[in-house]
Amino acid sequence: MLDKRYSPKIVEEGKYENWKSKGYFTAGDKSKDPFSIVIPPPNVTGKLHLGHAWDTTIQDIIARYKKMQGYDVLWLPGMDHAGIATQAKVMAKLVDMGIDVTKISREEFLKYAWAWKEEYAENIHNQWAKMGLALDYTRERFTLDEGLNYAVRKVFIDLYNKGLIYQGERIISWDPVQQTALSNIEVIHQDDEGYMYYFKYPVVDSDDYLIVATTRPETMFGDVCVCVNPKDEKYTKYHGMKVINPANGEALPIIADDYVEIGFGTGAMKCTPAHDPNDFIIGKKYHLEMPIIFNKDATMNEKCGQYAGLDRFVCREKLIENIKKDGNFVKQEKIIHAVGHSQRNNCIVEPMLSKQWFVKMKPLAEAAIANQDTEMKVNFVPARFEHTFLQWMNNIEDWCISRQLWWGHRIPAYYHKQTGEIVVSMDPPKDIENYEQDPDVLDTWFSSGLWPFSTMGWPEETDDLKRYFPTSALVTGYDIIFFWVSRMIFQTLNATGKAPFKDVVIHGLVRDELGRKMSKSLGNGVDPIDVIDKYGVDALRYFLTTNSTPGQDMRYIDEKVESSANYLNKIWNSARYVLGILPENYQPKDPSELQLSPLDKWVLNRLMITIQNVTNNMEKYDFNAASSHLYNFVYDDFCSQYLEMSKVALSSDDQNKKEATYATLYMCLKDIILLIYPYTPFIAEELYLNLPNHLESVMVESYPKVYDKLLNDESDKEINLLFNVIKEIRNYKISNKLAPNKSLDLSINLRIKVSDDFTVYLKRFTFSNIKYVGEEIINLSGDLISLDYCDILISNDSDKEEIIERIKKDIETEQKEIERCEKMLNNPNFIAKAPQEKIEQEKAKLELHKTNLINLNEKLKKI
RNA sequence: GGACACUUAGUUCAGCGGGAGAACGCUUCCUUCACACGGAAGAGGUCACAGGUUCGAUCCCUGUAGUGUCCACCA
Repeated sequence: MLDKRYSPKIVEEGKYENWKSKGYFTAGDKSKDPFSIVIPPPNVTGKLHLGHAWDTTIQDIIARYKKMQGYDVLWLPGMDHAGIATQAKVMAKLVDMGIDVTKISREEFLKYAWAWKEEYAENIHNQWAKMGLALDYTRERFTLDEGLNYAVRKVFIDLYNKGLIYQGERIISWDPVQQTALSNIEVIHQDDEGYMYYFKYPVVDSDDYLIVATTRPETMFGDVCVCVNPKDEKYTKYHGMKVINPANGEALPIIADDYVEIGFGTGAMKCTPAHDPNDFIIGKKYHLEMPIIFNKDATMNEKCGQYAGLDRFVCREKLIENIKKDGNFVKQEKIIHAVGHSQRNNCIVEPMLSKQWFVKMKPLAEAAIANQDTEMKVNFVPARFEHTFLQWMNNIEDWCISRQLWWGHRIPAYYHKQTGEIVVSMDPPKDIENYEQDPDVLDTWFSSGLWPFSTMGWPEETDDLKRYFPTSALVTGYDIIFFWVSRMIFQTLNATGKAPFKDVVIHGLVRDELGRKMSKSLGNGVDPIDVIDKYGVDALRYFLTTNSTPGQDMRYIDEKVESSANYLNKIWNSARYVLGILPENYQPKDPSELQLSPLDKWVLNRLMITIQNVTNNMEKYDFNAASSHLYNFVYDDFCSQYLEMSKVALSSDDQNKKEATYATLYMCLKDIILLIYPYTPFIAEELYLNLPNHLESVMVESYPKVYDKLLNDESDKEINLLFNVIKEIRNYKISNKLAPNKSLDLSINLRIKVSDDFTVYLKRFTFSNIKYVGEEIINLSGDLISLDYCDILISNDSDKEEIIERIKKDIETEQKEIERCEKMLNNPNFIAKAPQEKIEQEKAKLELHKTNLINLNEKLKKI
C-alpha cells in the first residue's frame, strides 16, 4: 500500500543504483536498431548548474523514451578537460596552497591537474546520479584520455598534411593574465567607457602638424607610419613627407592608402601593425616593420624607453601627461566603444602579432555549408538555429588553435634544434634528442569538436563506431552553437566524411526569477541539489523540461517546481486509489474484450488520443506540448471525471461492469505511469512496481501504443452531455443559493439516445431526484435549462428575481451568438469562398442558438 | 552596423487563419469515503502599435516602438 503522500526522498532511495547495477543503462542489444546520443561533456572545473540539469534531463528523456520504443540506446557520458578554465583554477589552488607556481615544472603541474580532474569527476558523477541519468558508464570518456589523444593527433596531422593547418604570424587576441593566445570567439566584446585622444603629429621640416586620434595611446610606441586617403585634399601636400611620433620623437612616413576613409575622424590614421588587425594588413602591404611593444603580461617592453616595465594602462596615463607637457595634446572625448575581454577571466585582451597554429577555415566551412543541401543534413530543432550556424560558417576566419598552456593536447610538431625543420607526426622523430616538441597545447574546442566519433574509438573501425556513429541526436544550448556544434560538424565531416548527428536539439538558458542570467557575480545561481532536496528530482526534471518552448529561455521559479511536485502527488494519489480498488493479484484484461460502459469507452478513447498527442510531440522534441496533453488527461479526464464516476460502477452488483472498470482503471493508470516515466523516472518506477502484474522494472517496459479498437468517439456525445448537465445543475444551485447537496426534482427531455447509466450518474453527482426522462418534458413548475441535446426542467420554488436575471443574461448571450453567425452567413463572400465544412458548422450553430433562444423565451414567459 | 528572438490575464508562459488558454496568485463555497500538495464555482485580456493580404487576422506580410540575445576590426 502506498503512503498517503508522495515523498520524493523515499521514492528515490536506491533506485538509481539498482538500475545501474542491473545494466539497464548499458547499450549493446544487437537485436534492436541503434539510437545514440553523446553527452555534451561538462568541464571538470566545478559543480553542475541548472543549465546542465536541463540539458541532461532532455537527453535522459529522449534516451528513456527511445529505449521504451525498442531501440538499443547508447547515451555516452564523458567530461571535458577545459584547458584554460581548468588550468586557471588549478593554478589558483596551488597559489592558495602556498606553492610557487613560477617555479613549478610542466610535469609537476600536470600531476596536480590530474588529481584535480579526479576530484571533480567524482562530483559530476554524483550529480549525474542524483539527476537519474541513464548514462552508459561502461563507455565513459574524457577529452584528454589516451584514445582521444590519439584521435586528436591523427586529425591534426591529417589537416596539416592537407594544408589545412598552418603555422603563421598573425594578429591574435592575447590574454595577458593567462598569457596565451585566444580564438576570436573566446573574446567577448563589451561596451566600455573610454576616451578618444587627439594628438598633434608635427610634420618634419614644416610648422604644420597632423591631428591623429587613438583610443590606445600606449600603442604609439609601435607606430610605423601615419596613413591618409590619397584623394583627401586636406593632406595631398604632405604625401611623401614625415611626421614626428609625439610619444617617442621618431619620424614616421605618411602613407597614402584608400583604406583610410575620408571624413572619418581626422582623416589621418596611425598605424600599429603588430597590435591592430587592420594596421597589420597595411603593414604587410607596404612591407613595414612590425615592432611588438608589450611583454607577455602586457607590460611595456624595452622598445618603450622610459615606460619600459610599466603596466599598459599606467603607461597610457604617463604618456598622455608627457604629451601634454610637450604641447602635442589636442583634446580627449569620452566615448563608449567595444573592448575585447577574455571569456575566462574578463581581462582586457591585447591584439598582438604572434606566431601560432591556425586552421584554414574556408574549405572546411564550405564543406559544412554544402552538407546542409545533402541527405546528411544536420536537422536543427528549432529550424531557425540553422541560420545561426550558416551565418557563422559563412563569415568565419581562420581558427587560432595553439594555446600557451600545459593542460591540454600537446601539439604533435617537433622542431629540429639546429635546422629548425618542422616534423609533424604521430610519433616523435627517431633522433628525438635533436628535436624539441612544440610546447603549446591545442584549444579545448579542437578536441571537443571530435567528440561524436573520437569517443567511439575512431580511427579504429570499432564495433561501437560502426553501430552508433553517426549519432542520432545532440542536445545543447544555443550559446555554444559556434563553439561546439559548428566545430563538431566541420571536424566530423572532414575526418569521417559523415555528419556527426541527425538532429540537433537546441534549448535556451535558465534565468533567475527576474529574467537575469545566473552568474557568480550576481550570486543568483540556484543549485540543483538544493531544489532536489526540497521538491525531489522528479519535480525538478518535470519543471525544467515542460516550462518553455523549444529554443526559448526559461526562468527558474520556485513555485513552478512546487506545482510540478503537486502534479506528481496527484498522480501518486490517483494510483493509490486505483491500486486500492483492484482485486488482489489482479490479472489485467484487454478492455476491448469486455463489456465496456459508455464511460469506459469514453475515457479509453481519451487515453488513446492522449497517447497519440504525447507521442507526436515527443517525436518533435516538444516536451512542453507532450507533457501538457498528459497533464490534461490526468487532471480532467482521468481524475476529475472517470475516477469519480467509476465509483458508481464499482458499487454495483454487476460483475461485468466491475471487470470493465478494473480493466479500464488499470490501463489508464499503467499508461499514465509509462507516459510520465521518461520525465520522472523515480516516481514512475515506484508506482510501476506497485502495479499488479508488472515486469522487473519500468525500464524494460515498452511505450504505450494506440489501439484502434479503443479509439472511437461513439460515447463522447453521451458522456459530454452528462458532464454538461452535471455542470449546469451545479451552477443552478449556486446561482439559486442552494446547497450543493440539495436534492432537486428533474424532468429531462433527451434528443439523443443514452445508456441506462446516464441517470444513475446524474443522480449521484447532482443529488437529484429524476422524475421523468423521455422525449418531452413533463410539466413540473420550475426552470428550464436547454443544452445541445437535452432540456432539463428543474422544480424550484425559490426567488424568481434572480432566475429572471439569469435567463435574461442567457438570452443576451444567445442573441449575440445568433448575430455573429448571421453576419457570417449573410456575407456573400463568406458563402462563396469559405470551405463548405466551415459553412455547415456555422449553419448548425445558428440553428442551435435559435432553438436555445426560443426555449429561453418560453421559460421567461412561464415565470 | 547586421542577424535572431520576444511583446497575449496581476505574474510566468503556452497557443492559433474562423467563438482567447494553462500554471501560480486572487474571490466564494466545501474537511465528502485517492489527494486540502485537494475539490467545486468564479473574477480577470481592444493578444504592443499602424498599415496590408484574406470572406475572415491575436495568428500571415510590411513597417513602427519597446525588450533581450548573438555577430561585427572601423582610427
